[in-house]
Amino acid sequence: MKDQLRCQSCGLTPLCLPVGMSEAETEKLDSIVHRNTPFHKGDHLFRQGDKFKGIYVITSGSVKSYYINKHGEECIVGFYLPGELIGLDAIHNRVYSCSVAVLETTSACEVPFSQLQNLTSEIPSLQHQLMCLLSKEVHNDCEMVAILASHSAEERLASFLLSLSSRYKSRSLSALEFNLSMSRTEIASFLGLAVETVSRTFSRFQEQGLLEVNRKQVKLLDIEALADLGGQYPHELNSGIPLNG
Amino acid sequence: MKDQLRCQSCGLTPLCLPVGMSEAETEKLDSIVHRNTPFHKGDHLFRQGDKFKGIYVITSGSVKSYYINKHGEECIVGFYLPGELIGLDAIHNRVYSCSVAVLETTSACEVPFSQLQNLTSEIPSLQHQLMCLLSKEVHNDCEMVAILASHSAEERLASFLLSLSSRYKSRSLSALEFNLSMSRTEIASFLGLAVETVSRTFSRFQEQGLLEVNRKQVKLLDIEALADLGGQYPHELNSGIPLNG
DNA sequence: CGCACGCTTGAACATGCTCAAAGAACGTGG
DNA sequence: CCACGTTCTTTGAGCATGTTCAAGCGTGCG
Repeated sequence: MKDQLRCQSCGLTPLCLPVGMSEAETEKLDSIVHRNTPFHKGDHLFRQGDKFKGIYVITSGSVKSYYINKHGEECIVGFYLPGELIGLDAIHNRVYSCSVAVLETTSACEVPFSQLQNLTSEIPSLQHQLMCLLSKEVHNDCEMVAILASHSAEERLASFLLSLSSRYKSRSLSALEFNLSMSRTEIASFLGLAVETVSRTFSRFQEQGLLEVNRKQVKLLDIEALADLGGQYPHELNSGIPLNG
Repeated sequence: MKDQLRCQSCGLTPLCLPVGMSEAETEKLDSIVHRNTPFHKGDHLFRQGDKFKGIYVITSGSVKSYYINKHGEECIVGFYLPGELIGLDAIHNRVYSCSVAVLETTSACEVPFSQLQNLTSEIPSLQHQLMCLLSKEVHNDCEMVAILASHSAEERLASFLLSLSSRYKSRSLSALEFNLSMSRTEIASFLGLAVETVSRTFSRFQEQGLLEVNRKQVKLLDIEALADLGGQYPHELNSGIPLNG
């Protein structure tokens, strides 16, 4: 295992499980983590119905979580960026309820749950942090519910972009300029809109000078105006508006 | 404290925190629980922005969780029935992000979080169950996201009714006939629809013989057909389709 | 009894969807 | 390295679903 691939030297530590843990404790956690070779676009971390093995943490790249509805359509439930935990919803019934596929070349840590659970009894701050991350996930999901219940396409897309923005920001990346790793179709599925509506809304935002968009490349020009359209849910003051972390 | 108001004799135990705990452990948990006098319609358990004190469990009645958007409108994020935990999203940042108001006369247990956290280090099954309940909440919220992203009003209302149905069922109440404690306006806000659309959709369902509805009283006649309209998200096999538990 | 509120229903309008087509980027294979 | 086909994105036009505005009705409460 290479040096940069250890919890102790990982830049995502402040967002991840080791928060509040001593070096020795972090070492213990590190020893149970599996680090697979990078996944490529289209690869799956796991599939809907698979037996729950553990939690995944994205370290680079991004993934989508989706299920197939009875019409055979792919319904996207969330996107995950580096530092975000995947599979938390499978703890209680020991089965992954969604499939998770990779959107671009992506690395992830796999944390076997039974071993993680053993560690939590030894390491109180690990237990605490795991609970905090679960709680945060609940918070983010509630926010997403609020976004989707707000009707207009503009509101939804604006909230989506602001969410990405703040999530990039909390990872020390640019909050104003970033690449969308997901297609228009995937954004549409996630936001409950038609592809054409997403595309048109992007164009309208650009005409209004709210942003510049060129395929995957997005540059937010007027965060204020976007925030006026979207994000009304009471989110945390400092960590922005993650929406499905 | 009256006898029926103890965890040891509470009928909701199989859904609540004491799952898997010994009698002695349950007793410990019971000793930290506050049981307030019943709340009445319009009362608040807490308000958006209040400092996080603890988790609430509804024991009878029902409540809504909502926030006020910048247009001054009430946006409903969830409804909670007996046995469901409230405030889980506030663990990580120690502030309630929504207000919770009572829809009808309601009793609730208040579990102070700092004391609960102390107990979790002593009682492994409490820690495990708390994590399971958090995980379940994440699962339910993801399901709600899926419901709201699915476009049509019929799908949303059908999913909503099926959710209530399965939640009543898991509480040993009738899955087919129940009272809506929330108004049409509140259902509309939750589902991201206009009141009129909710009302019309109820009427259409009734015309189609899917259900009988008379103000708050609902009787589901054709669960199959309703399920064909709604609930496509991969939910647990046995516990039905809770949507915001 | 009367008023207010919540629910229902109707009609016109608007937003977003569907269908259709064309242009731009990407990957493959020659 | 270029040609080609495929896929993704954008844009347009007509249509459908749901919203808005308005009015009427039933229920419950003072």
